[in-house]
Amino acid sequence: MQFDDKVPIYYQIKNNLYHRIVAGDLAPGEKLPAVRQLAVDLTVNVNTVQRALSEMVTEQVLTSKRGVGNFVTMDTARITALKQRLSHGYIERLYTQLHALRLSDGEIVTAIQAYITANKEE
Amino acid sequence: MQFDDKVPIYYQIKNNLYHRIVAGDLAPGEKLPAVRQLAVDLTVNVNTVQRALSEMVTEQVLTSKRGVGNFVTMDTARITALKQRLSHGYIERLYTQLHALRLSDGEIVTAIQAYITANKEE
DNA sequence: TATTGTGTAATAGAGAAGTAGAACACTATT
DNA sequence: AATAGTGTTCTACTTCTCTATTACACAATA
Repeated sequence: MQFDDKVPIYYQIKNNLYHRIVAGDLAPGEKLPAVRQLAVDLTVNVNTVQRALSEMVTEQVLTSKRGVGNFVTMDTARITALKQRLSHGYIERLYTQLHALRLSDGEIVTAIQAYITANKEE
Repeated sequence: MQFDDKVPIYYQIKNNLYHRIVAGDLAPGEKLPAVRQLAVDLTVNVNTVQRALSEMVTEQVLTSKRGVGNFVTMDTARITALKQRLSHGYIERLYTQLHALRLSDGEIVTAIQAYITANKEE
């Protein structure tokens, strides 16, 4: 995983885990790799991983059992809500940004369709 | 202007200026407010403004005349290219993010159209 | 030429993020 | 009971961002 040095690493780790949970790559109830293992995988310090995880525990996206491991929540409704929140947020940001560049609603849709079309041919 | 504490302020100032230039709010050749004035307007330190501006000078989006002021480039092709670069980057990021959430190409377009439709009615 | 407005640069300090390393608390297993 | 694997916490250090302050360089103008 590569990081954007403009954004805190722990924050990017959180988002990466969000994505893997929403995508089902990490299933409800599934145990995460140990914090030390995650740190190695991400070539990051344990504390940085811990910060990301502990925030997600507070948000109840993860649960933590001391001496055992960290687990994805079993509450699928919460995961669905997370997906909703993330996708809506991403779209809203894009819309705001393109609007600031003075693209009309129609131009925005067209630009995205053009991007997708161009991508398919690769 | 409000700042996101997850991203460096100088970086956000750059993006804000990019947007204002691309949108034509700041015309080619137009003089920017004095750095000290910008600092006051943004409630930020002069050095922070200076860092944003000097990077944009390096990128040749702005030109600087010591003792006179900072000016938007007269090179309209460069501004057009900037708009292209920004909008493409924004779209690419959204696409990547929604794809990571396992939305198909069709669902992506639909979701954006839905967002725009919902927005119009407000 | 003196003053004012402008960009530019340099220093010192505060705070946040990240790293490194160690220690502690708990669980499961042998 | 001992050991290994796990989460959790703490301290010290570095780097980056931002602030505050001061000083310098250049241009326009009274």
